[in-house]
Amino acid sequence: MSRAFTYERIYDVVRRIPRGKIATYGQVAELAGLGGHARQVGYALHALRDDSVPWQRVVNAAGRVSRRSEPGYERWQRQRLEEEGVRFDASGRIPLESYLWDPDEAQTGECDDD
DNA sequence: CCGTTGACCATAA
DNA sequence: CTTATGGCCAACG
Repeated sequence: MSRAFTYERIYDVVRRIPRGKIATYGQVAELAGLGGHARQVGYALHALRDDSVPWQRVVNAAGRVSRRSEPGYERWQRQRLEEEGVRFDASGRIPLESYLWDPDEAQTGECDDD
């Protein structure tokens, strides 16, 4: 368990994001108790090299997929989100007002999330 | 302990 | 729209 407690907090929050919804780095940071430290969220997700966490549901404040070291990942992430029902507008960004995850909102009890 | 790095964010021009 | 700058801070060597 080399992963720091801080990272675990972040991963735990990301796992709670229901399918068809997205969250911003800043939002995840806040929920993880890191308020304002969105950068650590991005770094934590980068450190993840497996898909044990639905990190594709985390986008930046502009509702766009963040750039990674290698090109092509943006496309992969976008495709993954579209499969979950998230739709992008003509500019290639997600309307946050429609898909942003509301942590207070109940998950309707059914197994609609993961 | 120090310097570097990084999938961010807000603001300014 | 894009580019630049400053800030914030954990993980790593």
